[in-house]
Amino acid sequence: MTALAVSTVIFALRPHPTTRRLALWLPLVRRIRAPHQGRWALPGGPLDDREDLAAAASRTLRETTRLTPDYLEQLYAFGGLDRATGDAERTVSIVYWALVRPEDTVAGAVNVKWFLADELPELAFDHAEIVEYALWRLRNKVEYSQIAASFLGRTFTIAELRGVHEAVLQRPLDPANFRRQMESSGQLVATDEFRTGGRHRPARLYRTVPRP
Amino acid sequence: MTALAVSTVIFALRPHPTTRRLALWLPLVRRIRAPHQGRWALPGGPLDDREDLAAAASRTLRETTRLTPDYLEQLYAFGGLDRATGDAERTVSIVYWALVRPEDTVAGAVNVKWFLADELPELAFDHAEIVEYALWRLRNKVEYSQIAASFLGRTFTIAELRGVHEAVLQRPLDPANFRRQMESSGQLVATDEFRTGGRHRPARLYRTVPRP
DNA sequence: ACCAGTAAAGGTGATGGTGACTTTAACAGG
DNA sequence: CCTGTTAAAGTCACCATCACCTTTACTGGT
Repeated sequence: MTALAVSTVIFALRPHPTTRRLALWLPLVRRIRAPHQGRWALPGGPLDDREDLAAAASRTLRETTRLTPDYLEQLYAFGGLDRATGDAERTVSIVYWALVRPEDTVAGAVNVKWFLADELPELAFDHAEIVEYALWRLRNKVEYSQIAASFLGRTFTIAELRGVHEAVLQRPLDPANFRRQMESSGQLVATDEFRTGGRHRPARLYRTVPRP
Repeated sequence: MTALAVSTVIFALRPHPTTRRLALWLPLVRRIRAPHQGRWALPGGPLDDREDLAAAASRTLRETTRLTPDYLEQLYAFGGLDRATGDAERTVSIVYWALVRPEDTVAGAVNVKWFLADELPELAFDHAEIVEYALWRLRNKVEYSQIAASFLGRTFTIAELRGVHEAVLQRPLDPANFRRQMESSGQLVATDEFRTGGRHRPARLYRTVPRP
């Protein structure tokens, strides 16, 4: 028999503990039974008979982080024969990836811990490869879509959006060129509000265009 | 309970019966039992316990067309609640898409018929949407990758490759610009052979670069 | 033997986007 | 009121692309 499960790679953006710069974090769940007991694994679980695949991903996400995703997309279905769980039953995992916005530092469920995306512990099963693939997809997609705004609130400055891009891509971007690209993308709408308080000219707040 | 199946959208390029220009074809299987009995559906079947997901896709492809895929990639996992098969059991389908090169017009299995991709009959389940999505992926991917060569033989002229692109994208491409793009892509290697026989200058034969 | 037709192959100039860089605007703090 | 800082706008060189043109080299017919 073949078991079917849904897992989710959940990304959030929070400051790095030492450098204080924005970095990618993701929550993992400590396995409490064999196989791979004690190892960290992606949040997930079996598919309920009465729910959608995306709903199952959203549910396990909520159960582990108490958050609702600001972006959710199917990543890949993994079904290699090396995924046997102990008693010779192979598990096919349909993996989603999600972006969440941790407004307040919510307390997740027990056995859940957030890790820096580039400082992960040893993971159970083939989850390390899955996270690598999810990171690759995130870094690709951030360059040609507007998902970066999913890490931010309803309105944001272009510099804040650039900060998200820089954290995801791990390289500095030219502020002027980034602004031009965003403004010409047609995906941003200028509001008449400004972010004041800094020792500098106030920055205009933008929001993403409503879905078409 | 939730059943698990693997289906494949199989594309081939053959001349259009009336215009004689290259067009996309795909094979469908006539369903012999309820639900959707008599309707046409994507080739597929349950997942064997001893095989990979891609192996299952490759196997059903071979069983229905007697061909081996020149390109095979996972498309998406479909698991909507509307996919119940008759007796209330929902089926999660992991769908692959494939490109094949029908060298000789092979005879497929019974109840299999090839259709023009833009003249499909009414399909079973949600297979019409799946085919639409596969077509979208094919048309996208042909523009930034070298999969078009999977429709051709080991060597081919740039004009033949352009013919594939034009058939997939359904619009004419400038021969000179297409040539330059292909030559600068680094994905093609010139051979020292030429295709002669036409009433014109012989065309150099190329092949794709070996996998890195 | 030569010419006409055809498609391969290569070249040219305008255009638009991008990257590196500069300049001006507008605030907070001393 | 000056200074530091970042926002926002502008400038310029460069490169890829597109539409178009020219040359090359073959086949088939006269």
